Amino acid sequence: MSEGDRLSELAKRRGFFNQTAAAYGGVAGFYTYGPQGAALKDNIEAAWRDRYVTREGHMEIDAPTVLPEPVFEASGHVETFTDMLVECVECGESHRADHLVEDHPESTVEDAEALPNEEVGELIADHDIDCPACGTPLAEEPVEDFNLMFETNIGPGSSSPGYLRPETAQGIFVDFPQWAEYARNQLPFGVAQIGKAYRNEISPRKSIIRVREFSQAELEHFVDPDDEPPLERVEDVEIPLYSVAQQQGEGSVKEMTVREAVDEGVVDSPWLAYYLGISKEWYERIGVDMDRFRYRQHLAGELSHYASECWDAESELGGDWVELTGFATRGTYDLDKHAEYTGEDFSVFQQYDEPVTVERPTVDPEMSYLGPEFGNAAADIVAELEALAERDPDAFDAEAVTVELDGETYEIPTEKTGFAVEEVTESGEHVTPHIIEPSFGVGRLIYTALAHSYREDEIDGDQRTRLALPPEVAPTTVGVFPLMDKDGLGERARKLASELRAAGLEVTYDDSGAIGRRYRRQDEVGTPFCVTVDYDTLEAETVTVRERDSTDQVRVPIAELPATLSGLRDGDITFDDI
RNA sequence: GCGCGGAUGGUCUAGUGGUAGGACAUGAGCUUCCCAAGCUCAUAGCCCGGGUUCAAUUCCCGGUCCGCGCACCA
Repeated sequence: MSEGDRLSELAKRRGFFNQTAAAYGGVAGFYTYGPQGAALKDNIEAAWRDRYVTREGHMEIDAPTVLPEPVFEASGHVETFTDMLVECVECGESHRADHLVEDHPESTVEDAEALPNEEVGELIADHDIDCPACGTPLAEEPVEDFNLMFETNIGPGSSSPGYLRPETAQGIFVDFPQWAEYARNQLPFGVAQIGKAYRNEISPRKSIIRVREFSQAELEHFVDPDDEPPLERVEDVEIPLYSVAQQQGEGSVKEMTVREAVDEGVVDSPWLAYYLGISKEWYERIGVDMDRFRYRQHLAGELSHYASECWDAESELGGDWVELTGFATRGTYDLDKHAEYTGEDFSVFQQYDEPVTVERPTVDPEMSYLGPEFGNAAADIVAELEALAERDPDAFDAEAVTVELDGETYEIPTEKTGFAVEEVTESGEHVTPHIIEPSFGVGRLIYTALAHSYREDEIDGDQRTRLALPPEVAPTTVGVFPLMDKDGLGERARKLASELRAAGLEVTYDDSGAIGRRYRRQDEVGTPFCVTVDYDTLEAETVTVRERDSTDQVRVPIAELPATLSGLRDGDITFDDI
């Protein structure tokens, strides 16, 4: 069995995740997290929130999953988040129109997706391309877009179309003016969101790695282009970089510190470097194996339309590299687009440290002259004069100013333009923030944490399966067992379990079968610690605490147990400290 | 979406034109003083639809889902 098969089997059997609605035949690309999986997901999201929101001082919001169509017209998703399809009338098969054209032997087109649909349709006709399935000519068939967004209607009727968001980010961008106001217009600030996103994938694959509904944890960090990240906090962190140069050259990953990566220009944006640094430590914290991890830079052709630089955090799963996180510089693209489509202000007024006085050339044309002289053209001439004053104030040194409009040349006496150079005091400027975006796929983090912590080893000659999950993210922190369910041990153990729950610990109680079987059960779901109530407990109020990975045991007084276990979970102490 | 392969209790599987057997797991009980022991009993299964047939879990067709390769992955 492959790694993926073993993991899927364990996931289903132990309640991490399973295919949704299997009783109805299942539906591709949808998975349900069971009790263990939901708990693991909660813990990973909490660790993310702790690192990327709380400790960075960012804010977290929660936007709707449905947004009206105009939002995605602005973001470009309606237009570009599509595949080109052509449908055969004869057999009903749909084909990728751009690929039919590219694959045709006589075709010289290499990137048909970049062409308009009509043009691709013409190419299909020109080359007499037939349906690959049944051979019917496709020349007459229209080339249509298949949009990967799920479409819906807001309210009754179809007058108000909407889409399920394909990324949580747009929910942050559309209300940017609100967040800027909340941040008292002080850049930089970050807005984070953990939530569901939806993509109607043509072909969902590989368990929960590619699904149609998934959780994202996204941070949109809005920065002034002049802002610098606090690089010193992570400058010594070693990060495995697989740059474009390395991908096209030796093909090997290069370890370097965050500082080196910036100084040597391997990572262009210091902000991205900063997030690569803190994220490497975070991945380790939730159980990603650093020997199966790398940061890979996007090649030029991979970059999305809005990004100038992008690095993916990738984990190795069953021999494949899978994207966990995209770290992208989105520039001002999204805010510009939403500003353009709404007419609202998506910028921030940045006050200078000190007001600056600048000389600004202005014009104040004498309309009583221009009007009669130039008639209909007068208004356009004024606009041109204003532009000229800003562009080339020296032009006003002469006796007359010449402007060209629609091929006509007009000469205006300089004295009629009201040209002057004014001293203006500016206290700041409007800045459209640049966006630094780390975008995490939660399901892939969960899958990686499981795959990378999966172990098969031997205890006293017996094989066991365990998940070496970090205690912080393990679904259950402690299993509580009576050594046997008699002589009052069960009662004492049940009481202890509820005491530990009251102390805020995630506890499982189990009294079935032999003690070893119960340990193995907890090993298999990654429970890091098990507490056993035995006969000595009744005498001395102590229990044994058993550690998952080493199977070592120590005796601990019950009175100290809540603090000890909390400390172990939170990483304040290690098992050896007890 | 294309091609290839697959689908039998919760899991892993055997097998069959006459409705299915095992292992593990699970539950009850016995046993058991710290790592999947043993014994007894119990629960539980042929993906869906159509066709062929007296009879289909089995053969054929279609679908759904899963895996792999291709494509896709803003």
